[in-house]
Amino acid sequence: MRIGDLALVAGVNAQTIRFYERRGLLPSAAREANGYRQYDEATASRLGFIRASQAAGLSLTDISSIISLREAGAVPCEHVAALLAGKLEDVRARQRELALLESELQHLIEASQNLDPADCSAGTVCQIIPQHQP
Amino acid sequence: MRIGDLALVAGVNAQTIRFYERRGLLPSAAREANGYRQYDEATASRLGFIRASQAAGLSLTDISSIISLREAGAVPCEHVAALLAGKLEDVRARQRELALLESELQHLIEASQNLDPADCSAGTVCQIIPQHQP
DNA sequence: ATAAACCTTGCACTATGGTGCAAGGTCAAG
DNA sequence: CTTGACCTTGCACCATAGTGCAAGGTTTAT
Repeated sequence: MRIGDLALVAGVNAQTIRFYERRGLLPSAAREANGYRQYDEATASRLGFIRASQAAGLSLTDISSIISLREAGAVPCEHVAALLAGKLEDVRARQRELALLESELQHLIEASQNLDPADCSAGTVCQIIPQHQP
Repeated sequence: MRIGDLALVAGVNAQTIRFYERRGLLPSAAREANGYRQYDEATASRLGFIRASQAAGLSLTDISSIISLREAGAVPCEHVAALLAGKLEDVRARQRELALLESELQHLIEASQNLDPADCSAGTVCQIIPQHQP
């Protein structure tokens, strides 16, 4: 299996595969006599792992740390569980931020409907967005 | 008022002020005889506007578009209202994504507690993160 | 024989919002 | 007259996850 075939079956760009190799997410590929990379099913499976991990919110750095543990002979379960727990906290923190922002945007939009554009012509840029401590 | 003073009162880095000038968020500053930038209250106020807009989720590009309308002599109210409405949609879309991700993470974490690390030693990297179509 | 389709490498670039640094100019105090 | 604190410009760099391109080598098909 050459890089183009793997890209096709995994649904990624061939460049992305080389990029993952450079990042250490994929092992250095075996080479044909002409220097072309050669892949087997295991690499396709690992690409699937990478995509699944990304879908779970893990960064390439996170994924790389899991793979490194694995390649060092360790069982990464605890590490993965800790990463996932951390992500869950991140997600919840982000949800709280977005809830605040949503409320702020709602208020701004609501207030903007009661503003007279004529009042906007002062020295400021736009009266819809209030400057709290200018 | 020189750039360092403005940076102090606005609570930003002096480099950031130059960056905003390059980006067109601040007008080209007047210069003293020695070439130093000189600022007045209006610039401090505009920096306040930029910060308030960022807090409302607007990007520098969005903010730049508002300021450009203003400097072209237009009243940007409608444009701002449209930007805010768009951001509100973005925020809600992101909230839906995060809700899905939160649920996914909860399931993964829960499931991971019932897994035996010994089973993890197969050919895959980690059994906690399932590959749906490998 | 030659063109199309693949592969190789390395480097640059995308968006976002800045930050840091180097080399040099200016200004006030000691 | 030198030190320190400012200021100027331009360029490079941070994270993130790739994408694009150029210049060259190989293979496959016509």
